Amino acid sequence: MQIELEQAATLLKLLGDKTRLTMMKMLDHSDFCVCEFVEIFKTSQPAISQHLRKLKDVGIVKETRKGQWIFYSLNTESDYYPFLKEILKSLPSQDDRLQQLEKQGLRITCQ
Amino acid sequence: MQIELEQAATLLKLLGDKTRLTMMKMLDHSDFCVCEFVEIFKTSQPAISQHLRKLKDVGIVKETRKGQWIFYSLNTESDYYPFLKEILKSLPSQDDRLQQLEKQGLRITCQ
DNA sequence: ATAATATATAAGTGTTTTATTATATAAGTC
DNA sequence: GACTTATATAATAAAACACTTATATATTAT
Repeated sequence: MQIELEQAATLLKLLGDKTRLTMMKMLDHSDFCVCEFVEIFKTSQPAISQHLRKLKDVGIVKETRKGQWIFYSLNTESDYYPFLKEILKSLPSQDDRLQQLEKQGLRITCQ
Repeated sequence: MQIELEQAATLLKLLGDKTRLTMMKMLDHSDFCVCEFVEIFKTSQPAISQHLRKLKDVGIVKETRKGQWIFYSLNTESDYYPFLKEILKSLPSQDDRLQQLEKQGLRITCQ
């Protein structure tokens, strides 16, 4: 599946940030809420929110409110999804970050 | 083949620019010299030089002087190459740009 | 209703990026 | 050697970016 070059550049620029790229790789594994990312990246909540908004603005993630939490997930409906998936495939698993979160008892699991 | 996430972010940021991404896709097809890119992108020579330098600095392109011209080509030896190739595969051919250059008689072909 | 928690938005700031102009270097031509 | 062409580098200015702090909104609990 092909993608317009200009759009591809926009997407790649978005992914060209360590925090956002890590987020995307993690979201490829499971959904996360904002506060989990805040823990993982040891940065401020607004910074995380702003990264997520950029990802949402181009449509590669979507959000779902579950009670007080808002969970983010990959938007598999996006035109970018196949391209994105291909890129994520080449990246190392970030499971260690998830495990660290679980070990600290900070993993939010609600349905 | 896997790549460190931080390095991947660095590469993706580099590719996240329309000019550089187009250059890379074109270089995947054949070598080009600086003055050809200047024609193609309708921008200044220093701007093109600076983009090429960034690509060279991370090692994904290499240069070869041929007389007065310096030709750039993909560095297939780069650790990034397989990852890069995967990305380029998803991008539309830029042959129209090359054909336009040839039609104007501005294609440089020397060996 | 009030307080606490989770998230988003707004405003401001320092940093990074990308272009431009000016200049330097290197090769080719007369 | 002087002139032209191709390319690189330096300095700088404008725009974009990614934080921060402060504040607003939404949900849940008391």
